[in-house]
Amino acid sequence: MIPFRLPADELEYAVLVEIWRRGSASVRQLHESLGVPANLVYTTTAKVVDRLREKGLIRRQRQGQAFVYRPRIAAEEVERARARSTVTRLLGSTPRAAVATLVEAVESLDPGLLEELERAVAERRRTTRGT
Amino acid sequence: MIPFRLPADELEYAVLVEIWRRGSASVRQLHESLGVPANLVYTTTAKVVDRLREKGLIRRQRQGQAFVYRPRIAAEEVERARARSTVTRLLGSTPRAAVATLVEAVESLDPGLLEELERAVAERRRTTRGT
DNA sequence: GCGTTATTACGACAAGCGTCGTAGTATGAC
DNA sequence: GTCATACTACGACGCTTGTCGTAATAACGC
Repeated sequence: MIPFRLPADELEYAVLVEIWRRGSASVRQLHESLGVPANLVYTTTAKVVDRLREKGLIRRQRQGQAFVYRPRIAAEEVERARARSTVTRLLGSTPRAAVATLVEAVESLDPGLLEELERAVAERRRTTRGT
Repeated sequence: MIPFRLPADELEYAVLVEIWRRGSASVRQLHESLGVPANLVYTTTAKVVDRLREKGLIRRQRQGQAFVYRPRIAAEEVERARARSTVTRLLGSTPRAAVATLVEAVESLDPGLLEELERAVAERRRTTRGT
């Protein structure tokens, strides 16, 4: 029951993710996947897509009646930056203490991920051993 | 060079954190700690503090010439919610793949935290063993 | 009391995003 | 060609947050 930001729905980001996922997509498709479930009207989805284009995050190509959109930047690049900035904000000034909270959050999302997390950490530590 | 949200500076949150850290603080103090370094004018800090009060996240008490502000909710509670929503957003639809990115982000913030992270995961896994 | 100074109250503006609505344009059916 | 239908363009509004500025108010020295 925290009255926090939770920037609404981050619909814009969700749309970008969906485009990455599909490789390419029309507004119609994106609307069916994201807009409809969220009870949005078609033009809302279209507007969001258009803003992504204005920002240069996706490009488009006419295909028959409509446009087909494709990513302009790799998911990995954005995800990495996003994760970094998020984690930085999250761990902020008391990183050591906050790590536990982070892990808890992962667990609460899906307990099975703990195993995955363990693996990833081990992997990372191994790789960087000599640093 | 990602053109993303990064909601500006999240000054509002930073102020709340600072109040938690100090236990209590006047606008002046908060301004010295946060506003001045960020080149903000005094009233900017004051405004942010006031908004936190409107939201019921902090309360205040007159003390001599000025007000002293104190938290109204525990840091832990907010941090947990924050971490959860952040992790959910971050791991989103492809959690398994994204865990690695998450770990990388932690490492890039401070390599030493990997150890901490490992410890926290192990701890958590032990605790939840039977679930 | 009076004036100077610190502090607060609050209105204002910009920008980003979610959200629609309306108008224009291109397509396909006949 | 004419219509109905799909799609796009884009203006508009509400909210939130960062950011100031100005006006009001409280406090303190004398």
